[in-house]
Amino acid sequence: MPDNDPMTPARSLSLPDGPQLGLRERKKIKTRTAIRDATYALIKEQGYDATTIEQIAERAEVSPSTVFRYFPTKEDIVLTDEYDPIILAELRNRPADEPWVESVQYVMKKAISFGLEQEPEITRLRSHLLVQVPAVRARMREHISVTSRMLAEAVAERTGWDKDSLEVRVYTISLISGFGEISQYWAESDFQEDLVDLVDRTVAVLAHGLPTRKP
Amino acid sequence: MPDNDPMTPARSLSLPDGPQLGLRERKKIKTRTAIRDATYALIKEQGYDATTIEQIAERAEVSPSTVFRYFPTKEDIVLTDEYDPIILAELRNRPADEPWVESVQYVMKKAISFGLEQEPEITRLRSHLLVQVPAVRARMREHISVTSRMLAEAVAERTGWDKDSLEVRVYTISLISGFGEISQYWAESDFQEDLVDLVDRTVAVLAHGLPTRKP
DNA sequence: TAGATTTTGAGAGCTACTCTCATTTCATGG
DNA sequence: CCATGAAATGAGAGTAGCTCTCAAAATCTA
Repeated sequence: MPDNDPMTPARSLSLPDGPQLGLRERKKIKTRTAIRDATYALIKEQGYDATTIEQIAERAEVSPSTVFRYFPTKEDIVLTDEYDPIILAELRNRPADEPWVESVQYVMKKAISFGLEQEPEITRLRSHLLVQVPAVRARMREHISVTSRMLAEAVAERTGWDKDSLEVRVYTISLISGFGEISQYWAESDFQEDLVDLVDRTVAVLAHGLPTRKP
Repeated sequence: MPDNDPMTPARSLSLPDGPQLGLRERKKIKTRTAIRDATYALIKEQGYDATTIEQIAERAEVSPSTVFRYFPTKEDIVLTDEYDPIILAELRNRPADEPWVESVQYVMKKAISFGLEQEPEITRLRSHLLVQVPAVRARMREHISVTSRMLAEAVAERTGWDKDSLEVRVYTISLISGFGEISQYWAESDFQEDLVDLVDRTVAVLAHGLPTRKP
């Protein structure tokens, strides 16, 4: 396994990678990031479709079997990161009387800024793949749906609705789906616009609908 | 190719299957429905995953190549139907001053009732697969996204917004995604609830948000 | 250091999907 | 009604993602 790239950003800010991990655990983390780094590098060189699991395994210096042990699908290598639980925790920590849309707005902004600062290239590459590769898009939507169900639980807790009720489900999925467009829109406009701005504009629409006249 | 099942419902109501089609075209339609019917039958017998393209081809009495010529993916065999353009046409024919949500509401209700009357079993099977099979779900979401973009065009036409603007995209995707939950919810509640009712409840949430107190 | 447990590699196997090319089937104009 | 062109089909080889199994290697524990 190649040495960990010393230039990878400090993911330490709020991540529980304490130093008291056994050798086994540390190796697993290394393997994981080796696979991911190899994948990103190869995709940059040759594109997503041209990059095979075999190539990824070879560059990461593991066997193909191992790649599949760490990531269930090729798309997951690109999409999975370790921030999701953090993001969710942040969401739950928002004040109980804050409107949902604003809670999500706050957390989204924070997550986006964090991603942009820590791994700007990867953030862009991901958005780009989202637009280009249908399979990646599909996986991301599944992810959105899962997030929606988690949000539904949080909403249910506070409102007294059943988390499995149609109403809550419709509410959360429409919310989250709206946010999901941001990343795609951003990539399609060639990363020109300010991501945080886009969040605000999205929230405006989600909260109040389409303004009748374009400003 | 086996004879067309004489029990298949009359799809004639508003479909342009006029009798002046050449033999070639008629055969293509036959093949298409043969593949679809074979697929549905096999899935009922053995489930989605256990059903292979080879089996489908065999039962439909065509070659596997032909199956792929008619449907790009296995999921498409299950999801594609010929109603989509009709639905869209209906949507465009709605009065120009009707609110979007109501237009969609009307069309959704009509489409759902139609599907339920004409092909109740298939309608259920589809919803069921949507819940059970991730790949089918993924394909359906891609479909939702496409629908959202079409709706975006219609919205843009009437409002003066750019159809590619973030605002319009967020608005339409959140709308359509909300409706997308209906089918899943219906299947998960074992087809107990009235589909048309579900549409109304969905529209209520989409139009006015979650009521603060559950009624 | 010995033994239990976990992780890995090697390899076989399945299936969705693609591509190519020869053959068959339909359409059409004389 | 038949000859010519066009379209649809079948056969087959090939690719790649993904699963499963089993034995070897690495790590942990005592």
